[in-house]
Amino acid sequence: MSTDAVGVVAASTAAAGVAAAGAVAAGAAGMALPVARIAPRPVPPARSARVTEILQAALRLLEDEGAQSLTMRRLGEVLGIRAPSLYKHLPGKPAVETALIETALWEIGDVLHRVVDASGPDDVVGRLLAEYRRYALGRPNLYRLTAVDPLGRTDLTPGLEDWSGEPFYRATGEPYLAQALWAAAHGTVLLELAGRFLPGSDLDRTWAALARAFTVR
Amino acid sequence: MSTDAVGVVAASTAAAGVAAAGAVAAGAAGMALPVARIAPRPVPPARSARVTEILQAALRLLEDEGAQSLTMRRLGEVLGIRAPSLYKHLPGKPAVETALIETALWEIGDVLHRVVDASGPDDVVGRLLAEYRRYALGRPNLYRLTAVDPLGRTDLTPGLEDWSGEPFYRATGEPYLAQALWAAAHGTVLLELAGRFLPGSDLDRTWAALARAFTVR
DNA sequence: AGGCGTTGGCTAACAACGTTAGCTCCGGTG
DNA sequence: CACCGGAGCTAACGTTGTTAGCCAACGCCT
Repeated sequence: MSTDAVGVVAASTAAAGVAAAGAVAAGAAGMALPVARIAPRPVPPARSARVTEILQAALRLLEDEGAQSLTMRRLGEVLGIRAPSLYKHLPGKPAVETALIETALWEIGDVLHRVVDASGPDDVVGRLLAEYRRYALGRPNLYRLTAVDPLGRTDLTPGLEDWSGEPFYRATGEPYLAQALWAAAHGTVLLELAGRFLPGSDLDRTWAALARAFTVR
Repeated sequence: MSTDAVGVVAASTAAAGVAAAGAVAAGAAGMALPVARIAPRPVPPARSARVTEILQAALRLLEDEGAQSLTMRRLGEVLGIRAPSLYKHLPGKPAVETALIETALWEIGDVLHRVVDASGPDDVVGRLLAEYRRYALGRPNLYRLTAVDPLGRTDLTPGLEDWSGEPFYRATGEPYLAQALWAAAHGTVLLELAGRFLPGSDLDRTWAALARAFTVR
């Protein structure tokens, strides 16, 4: 995995195009897909160099050794310091997790917006799902982290989750269909990551069936 | 909540009708829905009276006080014994969780098979999803428990997960579409339980959009 | 009736976890 | 030169899952 993902996210600026708000009210019927970007990309919070280092280490630790290895002591260890010293930089473990979740949301948002930009009405849904799947499979433990708890919305960068989910709206042109598609992708990824589909299943076909269901016919 | 769910599950026998296996190979085109039951209902493992008591208490504890309250000490407390004594009956906490997950799978399977039995080709998908949602919302913490970890398949009653997922096949008539529908329902429930849809969303409409996507048109 | 093994409780304890309190050292600034 | 804040440290607390070892009660077999 790319170990400097946190740094990349913190550095990238990605001017998000803001589209005419009229597109929102247009409804689904006969609308051109994909819809243009609307929500502005939220600005990542400023972080000290040391904090960035810590989060990089945490991400690497999480992906390399699994969620149960992401402990404050182990995190300190890979950084060459003791666990209590981490509290000089971060308020606690939930803050580490929240920061990692934000990383995931930023990466997912960037990746999905980009693929929607590059797609036409016929293949948006399929390509969106493929990219969603590809991302989650590439960072399985990080993705799962985003799914565990009610996600302390409070200390999440405002607008981040909306912006990162917007590609689903852009792909469907209808907010509720967008939510359904997002949820479907989320569930399919989780089951695939957990290895819970019937053994021997050709998961490509499962994803294809999903794409077909959500493709306007 | 019904506190004796574990007992109910352990007691119920529910002779599952076994259908002609030919239906499996029939494919999706022009097939009558819903498909008949195929997989036999697995037989619940025999449990001592005390173990059943413990699992009932665990389920009640989980639903009443949340997952973070389901600790061995707290579980012992509500039973009037000390935590180590639990190990005279169960090998550890994972065993408690696995047993609860099995409870959920049995209940879900029963509920979904029943609703598919009572549905016609036009309304199967919608009613199946509605029932899935209703169950999960009624036992939120239990449902979440089934989603957390890779689900130690080893010590799960053989065939249980397949049988409990079969209603999705019965509703769609095609295995991969069934997997996609199951995954979509799973994801939507998880996001709803986690409160992660946009605030103010009318979730009924999200579920309706999902049902529409999976309804053969 | 008497020994005896199994069942099911107990306490004490361990390792690992997140976290807090309080000390120290070191580098920059007045 | 004084000092002050940043960033490390150790010690410790409370919780968690879990193990070891002890003991009382009950059923059973001779």
